[in-house]
Amino acid sequence: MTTIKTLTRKQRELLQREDLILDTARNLLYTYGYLGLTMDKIAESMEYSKGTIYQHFSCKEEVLTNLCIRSLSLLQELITRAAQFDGCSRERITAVMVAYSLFVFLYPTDFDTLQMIKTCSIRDKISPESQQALLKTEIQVHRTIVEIVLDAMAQGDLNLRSDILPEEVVFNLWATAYGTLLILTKDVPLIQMGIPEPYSMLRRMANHFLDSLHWQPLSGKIDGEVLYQRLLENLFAPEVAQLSPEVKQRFLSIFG
Amino acid sequence: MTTIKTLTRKQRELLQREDLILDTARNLLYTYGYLGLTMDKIAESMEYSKGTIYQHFSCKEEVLTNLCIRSLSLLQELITRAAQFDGCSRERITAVMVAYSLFVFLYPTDFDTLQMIKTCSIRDKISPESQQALLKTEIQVHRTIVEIVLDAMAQGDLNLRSDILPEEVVFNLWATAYGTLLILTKDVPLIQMGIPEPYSMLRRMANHFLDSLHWQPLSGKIDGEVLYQRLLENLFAPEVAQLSPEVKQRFLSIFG
DNA sequence: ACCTGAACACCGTTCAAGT
DNA sequence: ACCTGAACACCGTTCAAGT
Repeated sequence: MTTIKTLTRKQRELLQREDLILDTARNLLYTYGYLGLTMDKIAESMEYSKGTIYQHFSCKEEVLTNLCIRSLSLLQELITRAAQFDGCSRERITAVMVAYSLFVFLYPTDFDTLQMIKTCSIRDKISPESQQALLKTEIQVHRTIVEIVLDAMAQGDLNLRSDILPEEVVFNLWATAYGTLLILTKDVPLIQMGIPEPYSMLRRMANHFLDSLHWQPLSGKIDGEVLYQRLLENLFAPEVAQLSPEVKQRFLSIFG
Repeated sequence: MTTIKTLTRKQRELLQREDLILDTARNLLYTYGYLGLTMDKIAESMEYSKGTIYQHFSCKEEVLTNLCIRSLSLLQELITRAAQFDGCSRERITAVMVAYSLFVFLYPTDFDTLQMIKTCSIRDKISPESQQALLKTEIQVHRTIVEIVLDAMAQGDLNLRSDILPEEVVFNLWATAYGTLLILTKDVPLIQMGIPEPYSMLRRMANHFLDSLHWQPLSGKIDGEVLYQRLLENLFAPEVAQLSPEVKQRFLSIFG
């Protein structure tokens, strides 16, 4: 915690400028999209020369990757908060799903960029260190959620069949949420395809899966309205407040 | 079916060259990746000038999009074949999951490109017509699978709770398969994360979900080995034969 | 009427020159 | 020691000239 004091002023300035580069890139990405993001624009916008950016990051993709690393640590923070929610295990795992959805709705551009840099051809321009850093956070998030499953088992809320591992339960939730949120954010005409309430699907799919594992209390036994209210108006209130009105409405309809 | 005869020689040549452009782009994409694909390379490789490519496609992203449209119609073909599999409804829906996985393993580059062009910033360089064409195939595939669910209900293999629509069952399978295959193809260190057999997850997650709906016969009542053998060695034999040995091994371990 | 490839604008990356 | 921005190579796109 006190490592910050052992850094020289110079080192602190460097870290600060690194953050400035990433902030600037993020804003430009939000405004102009991936194809509109250029090193020139970053340099001009942050009032440094292009050369200076290359002292921090070896290439454009490295900037994008470090942007994602920073975003994932925000996700990690949200997930950790969810895991520490004051409630039973089933409520805590629900809080995690809310946290993940919130992340995607708060930072849609970052979620998009994440897909981008995971694409095979872009990956091999990225240093092994950055790739490692990216994975490290993903693994941490996964562990945090596995802990909830283990707690549920220890508390007798969940009796897993011997052929299903706790890690596999988390993988299932992860893949489901990931796939669903990708489809939802790529505006596929789901209503036209016969899905009347696309945004409710994630909640319903997760509940269906957790119920099928007999994770107590079952969704029918929980007052969802009260739970979501506690999560959205207390635990994640600051983040929900950051959502623009229209995004907020879509987000809330996931847990309506 | 005879529309081909109503086209002039010129028109046929144009369509043929369009295919040549897409084939060339596909090969280059496979070899050099997205960042290594250039209009110059396409032109040189197909022995035409760059200008000629622009007579067919207005920009590079339009080439990529039409590449994906063509790939999706291959997917559509595989899914249709799966839907027509000579077996009970539960076997047919399983065949669909196999078909989708097979598509991803057969054409990993196309699957990757598909993610790429769905990214927000790239999307608005693409003409509404191309976007429409892309969606049309996706909707068709969805409908084909919904038909299987309806058949299952008509045949009494599946009694859906009134709060779940057939389309939602398909959406669930879709999101699960999509999320899982994305994670699997982005080589996340799943074994290190406590998932001992990553490739078996898709099959197990799908079976768990279908069993939870009581879709008869339950996975325990089906001889999986016989079914997968019929699917992989008969129905999809030509495609499985196209897989390289190492890819084939990974693919087979999904349904091991 | 169709195709070509030179020309243009732009962008990622480097590095000699400046402070 | 650090920063700058001109210079370079490359790529998407256009269009005047050629057949």
